[in-house]
Amino acid sequence: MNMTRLLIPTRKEAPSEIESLSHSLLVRGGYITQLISGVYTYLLLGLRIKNKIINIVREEMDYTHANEILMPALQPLEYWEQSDRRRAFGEILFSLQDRKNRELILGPTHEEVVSKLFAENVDTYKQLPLTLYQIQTKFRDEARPRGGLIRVREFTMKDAYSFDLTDKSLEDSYQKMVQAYENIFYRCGLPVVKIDADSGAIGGKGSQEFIYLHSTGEDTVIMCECGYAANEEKAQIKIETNKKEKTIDYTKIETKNITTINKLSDFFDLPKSKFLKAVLYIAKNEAMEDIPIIALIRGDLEINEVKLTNIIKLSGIRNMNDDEIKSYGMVPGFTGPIGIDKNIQVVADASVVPSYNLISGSNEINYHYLNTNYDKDWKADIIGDIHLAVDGALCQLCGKQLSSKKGIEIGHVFKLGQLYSEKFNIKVSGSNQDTITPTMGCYGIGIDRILASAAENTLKKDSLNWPITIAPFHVHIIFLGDEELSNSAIKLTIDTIEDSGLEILIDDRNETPGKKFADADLLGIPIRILISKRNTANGEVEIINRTTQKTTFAPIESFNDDVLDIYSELLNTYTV
RNA sequence: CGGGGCUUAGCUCAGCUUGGUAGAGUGCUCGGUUUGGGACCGAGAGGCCACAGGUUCGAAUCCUGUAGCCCCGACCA
Repeated sequence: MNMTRLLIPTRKEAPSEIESLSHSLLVRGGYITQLISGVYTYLLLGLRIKNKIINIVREEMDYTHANEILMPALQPLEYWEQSDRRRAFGEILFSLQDRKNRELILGPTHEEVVSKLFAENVDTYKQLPLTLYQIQTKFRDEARPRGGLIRVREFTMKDAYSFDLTDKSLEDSYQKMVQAYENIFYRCGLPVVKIDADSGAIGGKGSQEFIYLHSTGEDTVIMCECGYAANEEKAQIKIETNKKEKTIDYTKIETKNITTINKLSDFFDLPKSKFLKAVLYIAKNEAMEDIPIIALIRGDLEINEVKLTNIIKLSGIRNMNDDEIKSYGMVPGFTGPIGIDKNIQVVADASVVPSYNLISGSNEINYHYLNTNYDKDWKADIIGDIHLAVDGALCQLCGKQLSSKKGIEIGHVFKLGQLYSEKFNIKVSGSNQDTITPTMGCYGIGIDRILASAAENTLKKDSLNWPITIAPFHVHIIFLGDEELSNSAIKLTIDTIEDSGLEILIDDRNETPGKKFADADLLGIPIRILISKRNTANGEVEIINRTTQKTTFAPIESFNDDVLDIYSELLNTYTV
């Protein structure tokens, strides 16, 4: 294709509000352009990349015998009431009414629709296992879109749903998807780590995320040399228990204006692990009533609010403000579990149960208690793991120090179990005249996030460098003078390359070399050919493999051979 | 949803403090000279100064409100 016929609006400068380098280069290269917050137009280059990613995803999905379908973006709100997810998604749901005032939503995901679809069309065990997938536009009214294509409100997702008769069979379906995902990311040239994840609002009983590690990511991953990796919400750590001591009766001690664990630790000259930290929250029950919560944890640890939310089985958790704390008869800075209002639900981290003679707040201003002990002095309604895994914590598996890294979630796989099967009354006939409720899995890939991550992964200052498998074109031919444009021997060779199936972008514009080079760097096409007097005078053209940075010269009549060699060499790198 | 910032030419920005004819660079058009890393000379087109209201003889500029966009946090299948 000739650049004079294409809309590729490259720019010297990106809009000032853009922060991330990859986003800036995607805008400057004329790949995408923003319409409104979190909603982007894909121009020719961006769309070509996106379509290539989609093709790779489709090939790998089809290889697992998943069925491609296409469900509508418009969905009836009733389905979401039936699954009880209307509340869980809340304002994320884009909603609208049709002319008959029927409530509709723009689908943020498709568990409901696919469950109905399955319930109405599959009747017998003989049709299982079955996996359905689609590549489709999702809508989520995010509170805060950010980072270019990383968090957007309208995006393309590959979502797959598996239906199996048994847990063992689900495990097979799940592993097939995991393998397909690894193939997809490999072919897209994107290094990912697979981590244990919290299953969040989708629900279910097991899930993993595929993360592209990068500092601009929104997710925090906890990793160990031994291979253990999980997201921050899910990560389990090994906690050294305090040394066993003889328990002593607690006594009050004055601690004037000493309100934080750090100050207490200095004041008493004791490690933070000798204190009991109390954090107060308000959560909502199903009737949307406020439930007060006190969470207790050892002073050296932090509370993981996701784990806390899961364990108390309530939603909408938030910190109590000072007035609320006072209304429950407590004092900010001096809170503790002893003698508190009976309506407060007490949740204790496992770390405080075998800890001895901890110093805790007394719920009286300027006083703490020395030597408080679990069971003897106070009890919890719920005990469990509610601590946060932080950088430097110890790995539960091997005991080495964990490190924390930021990353972008580009794929997520879940074992849903029978959650939706039950809600949508999905049943199939079994082989023994019985009825079986299938077990489900769901699997998502963010297509746009692959594109953004691939850009991030290969960018250099003012240039992108696409892997050959997803590059918008394979070959970029740059004419530096217009005399060569009409050279028939060159034309013939270019035609030969095109006939071999390679996609060629020809810069036939009347621009200065500097501008052409700068644009070419932004376009990041893997094989670049320069044609100018300087080379054609020797009967040659110049070929640059942008991955290896190697430059070669080849005859005008036969440079197609060299180009094809580089192409196959590059392609090999991304073949599974 | 809390906190902060921004909004003037297609793009990047100045002008606002101290009210008085709308500016630069870049991009675009035309002519010429150039042509291996965002060239040069000349001529042009291009504006509801986000929107609404107010103060004033007069508002891009001062005041009020609204909206849009970005960032931090909360939230995030």
